[in-house]
Amino acid sequence: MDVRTLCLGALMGGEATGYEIRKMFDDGTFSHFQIASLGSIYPALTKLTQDGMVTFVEHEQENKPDKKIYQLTSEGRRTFLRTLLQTRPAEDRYRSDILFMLTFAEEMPIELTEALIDEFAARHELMSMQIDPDNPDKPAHQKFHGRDEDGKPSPGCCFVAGLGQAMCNATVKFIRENKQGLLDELRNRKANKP
Amino acid sequence: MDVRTLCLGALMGGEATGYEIRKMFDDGTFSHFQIASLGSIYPALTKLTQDGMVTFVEHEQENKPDKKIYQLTSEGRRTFLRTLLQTRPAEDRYRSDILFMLTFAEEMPIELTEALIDEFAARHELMSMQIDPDNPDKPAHQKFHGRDEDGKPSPGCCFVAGLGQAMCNATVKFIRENKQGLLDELRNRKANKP
DNA sequence: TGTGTCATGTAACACGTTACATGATTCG
DNA sequence: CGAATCATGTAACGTGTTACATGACACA
Repeated sequence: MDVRTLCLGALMGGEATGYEIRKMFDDGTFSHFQIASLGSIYPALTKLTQDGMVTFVEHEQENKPDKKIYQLTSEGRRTFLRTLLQTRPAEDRYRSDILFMLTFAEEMPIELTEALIDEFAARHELMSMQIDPDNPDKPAHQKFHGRDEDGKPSPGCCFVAGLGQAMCNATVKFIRENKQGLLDELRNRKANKP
Repeated sequence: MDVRTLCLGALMGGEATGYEIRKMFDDGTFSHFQIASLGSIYPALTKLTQDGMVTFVEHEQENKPDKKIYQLTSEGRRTFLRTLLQTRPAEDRYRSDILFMLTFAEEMPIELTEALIDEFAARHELMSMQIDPDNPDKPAHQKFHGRDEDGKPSPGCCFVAGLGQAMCNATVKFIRENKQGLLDELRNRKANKP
């Protein structure tokens, strides 16, 4: 799924600026399973405008660049929905430097191993909180997506969010239960065969 | 982490051909948290050879291209270890078309939603089995990595594998518990507001 | 005073993907 | 008989990343 499609999807939840779309992928609704950077979003929106998939209204602001608020056209909406029906989803891809590095824990100082594990856990704890679509102390910008007239998040969103939280929580739990064991074993090995 | 570093890491577990390295990322030890395709591995190995990080021995084979068995040089080993100590790990990145699509479940036929969920679950079940470093009915090529003299997988590998399994299992469990609820709610909504 | 947020945009660059080329063997 | 496995390699191509450019305001 290229950035253009992702932008269309982001706009399915209502109008937004490029900057706000990035936040949905950075902080918000899509943050745990898709990535898109500003450097790819802006060109994508330009292209989508040219193709008639989105339109924008410029809002003047003092001392800031004009805000461009983008919105799906009916053509854009149709195109996105068609894509949804026709696309064979690509394989999931997960890349984690930390896990790769931890594979070589035996070759590292134990303090580094521990730091990496803690960082991994911290990231997942944070993520788990960010994901909750009804988290009350979350900034408004994270609440854009997939809500019906009453402001309730859509069932699809809830399901995906719940799944994301389950994954994060399982990760954190595993670490809580297994970190010490790993560190102990590493210390043992170092003691026996240095 | 670029492909060159990943290849060095792969060779930390012993000698291997390019083809076998790909399998470690496809099927094997690294498959659940890193990706590398043949089209990037071969050029990386060439470059690493030029830089003195690896060497290879050519084994003739009948009716097949000669097999090049690569091995770390001591320089390559040192370089990899240094990278390990000095690299600030990049953020994890997970991309899932399926989860993105499921976000829009309300806009899809229910059969498609269900099919996507089932596929997601199936992929994670498969992954969970592939991950187990001691799975007996796993082809030998998946057993390359991170083993000590006795053939036992290294503690780092075990930890990372366990973590991967925990994530997969949590995913599968969540789906088992929540899929039907989602489908029911979607059906309800369709019945009420078509 | 420096960092972060809001806000857009461009462009060089690195990187990996995909497809192509080759070819025997094995498995269903 | 077609598909998959083993086995390497090249090259065009598309894609996204990174860094740069600009600038005000708020917060610590």
